[in-house]
Amino acid sequence: MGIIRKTQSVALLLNEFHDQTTAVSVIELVKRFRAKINKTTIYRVLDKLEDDGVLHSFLGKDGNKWYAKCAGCSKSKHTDLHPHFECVVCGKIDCISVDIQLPEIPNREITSSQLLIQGKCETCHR
Amino acid sequence: MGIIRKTQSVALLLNEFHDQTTAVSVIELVKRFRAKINKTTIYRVLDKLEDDGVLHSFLGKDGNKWYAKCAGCSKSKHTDLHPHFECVVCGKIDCISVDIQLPEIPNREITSSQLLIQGKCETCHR
DNA sequence: TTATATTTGCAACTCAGTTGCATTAACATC
DNA sequence: GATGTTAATGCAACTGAGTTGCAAATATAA
Ligand SMILES: [Zn+2]
Ligand SMILES: [Zn+2]
Ligand SMILES: [Zn+2]
Ligand SMILES: [Zn+2]
Repeated sequence: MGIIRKTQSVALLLNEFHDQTTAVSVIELVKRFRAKINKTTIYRVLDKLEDDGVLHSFLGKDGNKWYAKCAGCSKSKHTDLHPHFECVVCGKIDCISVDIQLPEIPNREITSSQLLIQGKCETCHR
Repeated sequence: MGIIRKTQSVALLLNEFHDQTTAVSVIELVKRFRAKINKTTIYRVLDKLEDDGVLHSFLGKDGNKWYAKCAGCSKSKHTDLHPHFECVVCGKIDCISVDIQLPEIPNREITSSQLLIQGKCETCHR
């Protein structure tokens, strides 16, 4: 079930997602809003925003949860399927808006997938 | 640092990896060996076997750790890079030995990647 | 057999994420 | 603007996978 009331927590959290490509970890959000929003609320609001097709979530290399803005998703379905790039130097994760080529797997019906790529980002590259 | 002594724990655990394609979760191994091996030992032995290039690990959709046999890896490097297929019905995970096509990402240096695919396996398909 | 270093078990811990419940606040209606 | 309803929030306690420190056990070499 998604968001029904436009509360302060929702406004504050949404404001942290500036563009379509930069992901933010829940751990980071809990830290940032330590004084303003309870961590339970943060988890619940993010979960609802994902239900609404406003944000999408995925797990980083360490298994922690990250969120990023969706592009063109709705309550009914998340159409925004793309890989994520995690910088091994600075730790940030970006959405990479390219189509990924899934392999053919005989006798299996694919419903979803996640591709997480590690490496050095544009900033940490040189 | 890898395995140095061939202990009973190592033998028991290795014996759980029957073929090159079936992965086993650590949670499952801890359950199976509840009476015989301490969970700390299980985590440590698996970690060493990965260092040795005998097993490789990855995270399932829920972020829990899974291990599977390597094919042609060594202490010095894990060359066995492949996607994993997680059945949404029965929960098992298989190694899929196909080459994956990573997207071109400008200005970024890729060092590693993980592709996890969900769907219905051969058994749960129909 | 003895010495030595690795491995194991145990208990306690860490920490991301969850749950139940009482309180607060958004919002519709008057 | 005041009031009532119900979603949303805060809090504290919990869950469970994975980790740590240390003393006891065991594999291996001498
Ligand atoms: Zn970077
Ligand atoms: Zn994304
Ligand atoms: Zn299945
Ligand atoms: Zn594998």
